[in-house]
Amino acid sequence: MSARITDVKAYHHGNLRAELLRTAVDLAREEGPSGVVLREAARRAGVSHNAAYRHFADREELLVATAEAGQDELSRAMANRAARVRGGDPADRSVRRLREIGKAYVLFAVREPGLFATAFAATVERPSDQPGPYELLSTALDEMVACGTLSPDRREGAEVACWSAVHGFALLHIDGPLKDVPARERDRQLEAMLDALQHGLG
Amino acid sequence: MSARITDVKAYHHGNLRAELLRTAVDLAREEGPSGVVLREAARRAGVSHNAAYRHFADREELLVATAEAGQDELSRAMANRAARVRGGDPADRSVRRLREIGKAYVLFAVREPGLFATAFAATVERPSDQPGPYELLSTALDEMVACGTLSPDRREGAEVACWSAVHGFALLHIDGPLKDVPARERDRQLEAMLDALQHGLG
DNA sequence: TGTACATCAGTGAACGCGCGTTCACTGATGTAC
DNA sequence: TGTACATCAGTGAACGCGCGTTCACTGATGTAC
Repeated sequence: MSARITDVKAYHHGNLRAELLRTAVDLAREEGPSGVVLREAARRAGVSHNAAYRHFADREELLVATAEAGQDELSRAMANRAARVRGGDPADRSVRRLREIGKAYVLFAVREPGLFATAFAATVERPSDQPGPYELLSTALDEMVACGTLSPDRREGAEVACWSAVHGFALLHIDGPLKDVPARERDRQLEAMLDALQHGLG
Repeated sequence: MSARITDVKAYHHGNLRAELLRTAVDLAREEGPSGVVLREAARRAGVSHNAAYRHFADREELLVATAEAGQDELSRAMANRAARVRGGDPADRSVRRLREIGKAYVLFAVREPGLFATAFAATVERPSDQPGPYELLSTALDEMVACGTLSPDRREGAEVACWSAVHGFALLHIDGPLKDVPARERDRQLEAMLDALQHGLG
């Protein structure tokens, strides 16, 4: 059966699972995890709410799928930004790449707070085709060790330190006590933190 | 009117606001912010649910009060642990104090995840008598500058960097992808992160 | 010292809300013969 | 090529849940005289 998304009148939607997931992601963007409401997703897909049960066992399954989509989007943003780092000698590049990964993480969180929160709201084991945020970070750090910009004995704890820093930074600025810091100032703070981190690892 | 907490039969409770807040904090500990349910708090206080409206305008007000209580408890834990640092030369002490503050933060979050989350779930302007987490951190950093263990030009960004790191660390280990890391390993990771942070600031 | 009365602090019943979920059903589709 | 039938993908009505909140009320307390 071919997907006839435009054929609104069709009794059989043909693509309802994908459509529900899309509306659920929209809800996550707008309201965060608690906004991922099965009935509302169906409503927006133009379908009775029970139809959703043909494609998701329950609300939890929809939420997990949404979280997965959110993680994928985050990963893609990180990978894209890392890939854009070119030129300079390899050592320099490895450091810049790590920084870009961190910035992409924070930027995504700040731009899409709802989806970001949703991505971490459900436990997802990723059968995804692309590397997740953790793998991307890990790869970047390995690259740094290879280039001599990160000493091997600091390598082990580096993952958690980097991840914690950007994760906390993002959350403090989204939800938390730093949510009223203007974007410009926030960006400065981020650069300063990345400096400290880089210096701490180097 | 004196508070007769023991007089259960009394029609006038005498201390209901405090009692409701206490039960609300219990709920926060057990279930996090969404567990702070007005009806349940009243139920546990042994009182009809509308009685709560004599003391809190609505559910939100109860939640804010609960968040405040959570922040106070966190602050106290941090202050206590910092105060326990004695001996050694002042420079050394200032560094250890910062570390202890960070550890207290993470330890509290890990031991009381629900209350920790609740503390950050509502915006609270603190009329509290004691310094909040931010003030404690700030003081510790000032002390380091005074002792020469933190260079003044790194001082500005230090707050956000430290806070982000411990905050993110805590959340990744409570809710997040690192929630299954055993306590022992988690503590090692924390030490490593604090090392990196210290090195990055120094 | 007594008493009327305002005020404060509780009670119990009820409402509306939106949710997740289930039930019995119908319309559309694919396939074996 | 036609047709019976199993299967898949929707529909509409209903249930139960617990919540926050409001209403009209009652019991207890403090105070002015």
